[in-house]
Amino acid sequence: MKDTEIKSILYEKGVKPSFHRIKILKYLLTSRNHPTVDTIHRDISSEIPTLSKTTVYNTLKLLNDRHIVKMLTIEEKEVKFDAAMDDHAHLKCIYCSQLYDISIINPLKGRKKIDEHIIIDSHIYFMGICRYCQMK
Amino acid sequence: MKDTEIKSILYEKGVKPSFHRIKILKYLLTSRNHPTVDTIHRDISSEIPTLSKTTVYNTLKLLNDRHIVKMLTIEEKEVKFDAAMDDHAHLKCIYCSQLYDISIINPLKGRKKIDEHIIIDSHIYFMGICRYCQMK
DNA sequence: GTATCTGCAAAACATTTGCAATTCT
DNA sequence: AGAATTGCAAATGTTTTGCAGATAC
Repeated sequence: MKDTEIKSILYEKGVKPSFHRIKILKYLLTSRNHPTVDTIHRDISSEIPTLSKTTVYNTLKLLNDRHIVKMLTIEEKEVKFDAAMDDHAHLKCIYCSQLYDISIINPLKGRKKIDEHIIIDSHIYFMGICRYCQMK
Repeated sequence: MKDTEIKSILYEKGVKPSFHRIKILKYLLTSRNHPTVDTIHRDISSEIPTLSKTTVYNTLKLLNDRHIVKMLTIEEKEVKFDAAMDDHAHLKCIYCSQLYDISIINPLKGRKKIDEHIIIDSHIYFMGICRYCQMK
């Protein structure tokens, strides 16, 4: 994935594409494994040793506000992140605690109102035993 | 709601019904408004001034493990709790941050497996604008 | 009398904040 | 220069932990 692609995504959403922002978004778009702030920081640090955690926090907050990434707060206190590209559900394994993407079509997609509340977004998550832990 | 009822719920799930546990579960069953640990502690403290937060944490962890209550970690760091009585979704209002129960039938209920993962539980939540904030 | 339950204080940990330093145009 | 971005260090707030004391059976 080229930096120019990342830049245009950021421009499109009105975010100035600074060096750090490009790196962080690129990381999220390429390694799609629901990293935590800490993971993101640690992994990018090897490339940019001066990167501070504050910047990671700032950037993720910004990207989340502009709907470029999604915050996932599923059954744990540490927030995880996901590039907000397509709509999908998540499954958390009760044994290994891994988070998996589940590509089911959200059956509630498109609903605009429920009980007089306006629906903006919806999220489905599952708890279960992942395919790998079943074999252990 | 009588204490004897609460007791039998706890016995049924193999939890010894101590005085504090009964009070905490009773609180969750009667005031169904997704309280935080802090709220639970504050509210019950008026009745039991000696109640410590540690006990509230311990009890909620125990009740959650035995599937008597549910932990809700929806878009915020402070965990909220819900008596695990019936199946329902939740909506978080982006303006007032309130959490509302949404009584839709979970269309994914009953699915046992997805992508080879065993499904134990599923949860749906919405983000939106609640009926009250729309009028402001 | 031994298990379990409870409570206090400290520790751990993620996140936020204030402000100074840096960078970019 | 001026505005935005970044980084450090301290503060905040929730949750966990270790251990001692209390309680229950």
